Amino acid sequence: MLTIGKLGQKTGTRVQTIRYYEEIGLMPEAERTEGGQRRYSDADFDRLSFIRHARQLGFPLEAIRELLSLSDHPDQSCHEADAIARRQLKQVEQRIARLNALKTELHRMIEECSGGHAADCRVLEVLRDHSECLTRHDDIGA
Amino acid sequence: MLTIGKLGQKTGTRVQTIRYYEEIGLMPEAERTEGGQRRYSDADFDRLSFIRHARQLGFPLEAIRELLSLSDHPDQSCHEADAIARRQLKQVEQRIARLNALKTELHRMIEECSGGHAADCRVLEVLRDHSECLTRHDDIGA
DNA sequence: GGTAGTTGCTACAGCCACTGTAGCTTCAAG
DNA sequence: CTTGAAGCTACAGTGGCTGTAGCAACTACC
Repeated sequence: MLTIGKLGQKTGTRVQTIRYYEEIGLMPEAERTEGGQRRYSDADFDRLSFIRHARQLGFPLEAIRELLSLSDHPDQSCHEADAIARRQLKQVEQRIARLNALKTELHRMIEECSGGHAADCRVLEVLRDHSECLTRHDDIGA
Repeated sequence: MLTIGKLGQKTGTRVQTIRYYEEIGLMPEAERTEGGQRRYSDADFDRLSFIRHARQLGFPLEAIRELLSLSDHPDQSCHEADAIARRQLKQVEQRIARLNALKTELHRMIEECSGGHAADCRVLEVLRDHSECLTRHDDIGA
């Protein structure tokens, strides 16, 4: 049985984050000592590891909730898990594309900056006048 | 003089967002009609355009605050604006690198998924066992 | 057995950059 | 003069945590 601190160390999770996962029902309510402190089993460790790994891959908590429920029911179809992962991949690819466009624009801005006074600063000028941009980058880059 | 709605339309900004920018001091307090409604000048339009453009390039609001103040003082050095833009570029590049690693991992996970039952699902299995990953992706992908 | 220091507990505020809602007032067109 | 759109304030909610305050419990050492 692990304390919340040990569990946090073993999984690379902050103590508050573990409590937060319990609060939102992603982790089950932990067993408690007589004094009221949480104690964690190996199954809890596995579940938290799963969650953290999915987070590292960028899955939002709601997707992780679904993945966990799929993982809890091994007889169900794999199809759903696959779909969730594909959705995640798509989002990652979209973000990469957006960021690449931003990168190009920022690069151009900086390249052209002569380092003189703010009045002639290319960086500021480009920001002032959108028409100087090559790409549209309509939506906000995240 | 523009209403807040017209200004929003012209700059692609929601009305609430404009009010929010005023609240946090990014936009100046707008002039008001007798009835208390905000009215905006061309200078306000320029300033909001600048802000939105910088947001589209991913600059955080605090960086934009700095850029605006540099833009307001054309005699100051361009160096600061340049540094802010370089910082932003670096962050974008880092995010791209991270996302590329995630993309690889997700792709591999999905490729290997046979489409059978959840018990043998590669997606779930990889999430369960971090050691199956090629990359480390220690920090959470954003 | 005592005590000091670490870890744990709850409850709540704060982060970023908005977005949405409720309940009202003002404005512009017909 | 009415109607409906657009404006107003104030506040709650989003995601995924993080930080703080003020306690209680556990553990290591003497």
